[in-house]
Amino acid sequence: MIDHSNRGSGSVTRERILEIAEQLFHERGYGATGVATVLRAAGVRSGSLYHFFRGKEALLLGVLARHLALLRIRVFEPVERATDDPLERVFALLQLYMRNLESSGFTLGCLVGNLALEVADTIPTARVPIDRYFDTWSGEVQRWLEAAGGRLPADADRPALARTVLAVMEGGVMQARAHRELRPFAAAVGQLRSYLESLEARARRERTESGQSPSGEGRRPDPTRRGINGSAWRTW
Amino acid sequence: MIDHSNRGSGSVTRERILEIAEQLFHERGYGATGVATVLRAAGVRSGSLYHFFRGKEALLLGVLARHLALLRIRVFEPVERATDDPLERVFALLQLYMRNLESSGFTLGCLVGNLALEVADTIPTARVPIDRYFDTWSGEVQRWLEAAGGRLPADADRPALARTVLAVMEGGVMQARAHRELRPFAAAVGQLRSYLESLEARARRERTESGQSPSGEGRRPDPTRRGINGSAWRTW
Amino acid sequence: MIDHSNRGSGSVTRERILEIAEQLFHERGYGATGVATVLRAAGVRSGSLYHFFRGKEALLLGVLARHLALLRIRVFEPVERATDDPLERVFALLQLYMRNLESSGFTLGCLVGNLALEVADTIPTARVPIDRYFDTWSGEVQRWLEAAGGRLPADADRPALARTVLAVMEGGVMQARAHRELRPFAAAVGQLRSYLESLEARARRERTESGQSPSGEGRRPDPTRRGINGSAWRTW
Amino acid sequence: MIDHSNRGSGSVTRERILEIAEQLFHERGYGATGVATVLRAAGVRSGSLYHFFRGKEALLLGVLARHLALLRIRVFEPVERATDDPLERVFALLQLYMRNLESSGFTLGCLVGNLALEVADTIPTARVPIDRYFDTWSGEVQRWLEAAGGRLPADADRPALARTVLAVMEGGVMQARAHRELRPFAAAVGQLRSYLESLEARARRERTESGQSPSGEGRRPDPTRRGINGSAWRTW
DNA sequence: GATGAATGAGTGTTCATTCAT
DNA sequence: AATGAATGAACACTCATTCAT
Repeated sequence: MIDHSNRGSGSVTRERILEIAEQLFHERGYGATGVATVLRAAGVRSGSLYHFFRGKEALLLGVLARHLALLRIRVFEPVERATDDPLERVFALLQLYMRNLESSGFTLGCLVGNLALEVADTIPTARVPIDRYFDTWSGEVQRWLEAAGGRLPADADRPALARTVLAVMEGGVMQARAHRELRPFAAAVGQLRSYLESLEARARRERTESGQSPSGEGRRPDPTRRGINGSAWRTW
Repeated sequence: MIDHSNRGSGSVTRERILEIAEQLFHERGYGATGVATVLRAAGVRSGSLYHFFRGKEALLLGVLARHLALLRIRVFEPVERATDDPLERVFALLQLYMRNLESSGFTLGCLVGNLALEVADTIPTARVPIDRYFDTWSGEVQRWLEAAGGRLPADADRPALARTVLAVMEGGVMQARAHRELRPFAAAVGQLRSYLESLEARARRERTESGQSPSGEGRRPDPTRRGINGSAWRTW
Repeated sequence: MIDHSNRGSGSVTRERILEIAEQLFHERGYGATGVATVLRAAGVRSGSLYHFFRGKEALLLGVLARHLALLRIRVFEPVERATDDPLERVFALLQLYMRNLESSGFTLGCLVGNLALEVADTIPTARVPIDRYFDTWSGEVQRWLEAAGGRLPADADRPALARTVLAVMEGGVMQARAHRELRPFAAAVGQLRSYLESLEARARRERTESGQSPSGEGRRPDPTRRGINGSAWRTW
Repeated sequence: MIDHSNRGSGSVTRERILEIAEQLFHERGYGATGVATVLRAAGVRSGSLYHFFRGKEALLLGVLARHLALLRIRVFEPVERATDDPLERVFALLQLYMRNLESSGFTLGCLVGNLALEVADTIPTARVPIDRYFDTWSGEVQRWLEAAGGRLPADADRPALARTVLAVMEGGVMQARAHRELRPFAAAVGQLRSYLESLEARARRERTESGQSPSGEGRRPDPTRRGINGSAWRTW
């Protein structure tokens, strides 16, 4: 049975507002996007917006929640469909950001990255979903790294490596947007590849020396860490 | 003889406005900082500000110019005084950003990074000094990497490596600010160290194999690239 | 049934703003009237004004539109009630302006005349309603002149005469306001009367010579010219 | 002996300021012309302007005084050189205004007319030179009409006629500027010509009836009225 | 659920003017 | 005579939000 009502958080209007607001916040930033602009773009009157959201901050939180909820569908699933090699997925992910930058004329980088710098201090409530977004993002990368198993050295710090991938992405996006030029981003990605290759080389050497066979599960992820959104698993 | 005049761009008032504006833009961002706030904090009346700056955008450009002019004095010289080892300087630099984050309660990251994301699209004139800031920053790091000479493999792409250091810094700062927590930043820095060490190890291996002696100038920087602000040297 | 809604352009607040703005623009001019002054006088907050009008220019256009819409009711209908003689109506009209000048201490001349000189060049969109106002004004006078029929010579250029009446009014108002003195205006009106009398005398002579009877429709208005606001009828 | 000093009202700087201010007030109006604009256009710093003029109002008075002083040289002398016929001079004068309108794209009408409507009420001190300007202007026309002598009827009110010429000019300029079109102005001028011709025709008839000879001094100007700028001669 | 008029503090900026040098 | 920094009130306008309907 389908719920045809517009009750609660499932309203069509609410969804349209969120969609438009996400787009505008991404393009122009939170502060630079007036509520009136969202209203106009969504074809909605102010009363409607304030029916669904207590205020602009609540709208931001709604946008962030939706953005997080769509992260897998929009970002990680396409990347995982692109390649099965866990390590190649890292670079497919970074390439996705590069393509989005280029196709948007270097305007659309990472919404959450922008917001992290813009509102982290002034809207404390926004820090929670931003945090969680970064955790989830690097958590997904971490899963890939763990899936690479013995291809990486046993002592390679996968959570830290995942955080590095995130940093390279955000730092690369920032430079690319400033220069309107993909190369500084690509340069950092190239170094990251070089680093991962050196890790793979070392893992191979170590495997050869100890006479091990290359197992896909050489270093099994700790099952207590699997909950993506819990705080316990955060290892950094 | 001291110049007692306040002529030209050296006016005391102008300087005070720039200093205050830099601080406020850093703390709150450009858009979120009202001209009135700058005025109040600087103890200046609006007419004075507009005497020195055509408008808020011109003030931003003034702040960026000053920020760039002070980059060496504020950032690179202290780091170079801290250690003579060119590769250690990279980590001293990153540690400086970490210390600044921590001592400011995770509010003060990188002014230019913030502005790159906030105004790069909407204030095109600002992109020029932002560009140049990133070029200069990574250019200084590149000089260190070149000074490391044979400690890094001959085929290591020093400009790309420098861009990576910048990306790690900006991406690390972003995560640290979002989490109010240094660890994700530190994790990325740790991986960078691991990468540089692996490069050093390979350089040692290659030297040993070919019977070379470890020369500090194994790979001399191309003299045609030395001008920091020229465009010819940009290699990415 | 009364319409209790405030929808559309008929809002009470909107009307009050227009009324007050018209008065202030008339007394002080457009540029010299601050939006804040209109706000204060109308007892309205700025947001309300900008809810109804895109900006000060749009307010001006609203005032002009209203002023044009009220032209017949305020000016021509009272004059037509004052006398049935079509030529006397011309002088009753001019006398209305003289009375208004005197009773306002020579401050209230012709709003549209003021605006024509003040904003015609700088606010191009305002020229349209100003144009139309002058067209309508002289068009109404022209209708009177045509109604005078054979009392004026057949070859008398009624549109040109109507434009002359408008010129005498505006030029007379200007001098009267400068001198705070009705006499220069009255002098010009006196000469206009002398001119019209000379035209009537000639018409009588021509009728006598040709043995015609004084018909009220000696020169019938061209029916294709009747639409006041069309452009086809403009003959100048 | 020539005074080479720049003292008093004869300063080169002062003159340049007046020239520029006159031009700007003419093009944009008094209120719409900022002091800063005058300063910039004149290449002068604010201190200099305030050295010569107590404030913006004093600058306006200076402009008006200069404008009045140049009236004969700029307007009446060229017209008088154009034709010797006193009545034709009236139309040459009006044509001068038409030409100026057209060649300036209908922006430059009559500076004093503009100011009469803009500042007559708000800057009382300006009314004096505006008054005098109108008096002088119509006084010069009146002299021509008097010079026409018996070509006009003895009982024709020459001062009133001169005031009418001024009214037709100002009213014509106003309509022409509003319409960006010379024709409404030309129409009024055409009617004025028709009126003067009817007066000339009557004068001829009356001369013929009384057997007089056409004397150039048929109605001598009252010598007590000759002082152009005195108030005694004003007859209206 | 939705409307749109209303609020009033806030925005960046320009204004004419002053005055020490 | 001239400079240019400084003043502060005023400018037109936008903001996020409220609320009776």
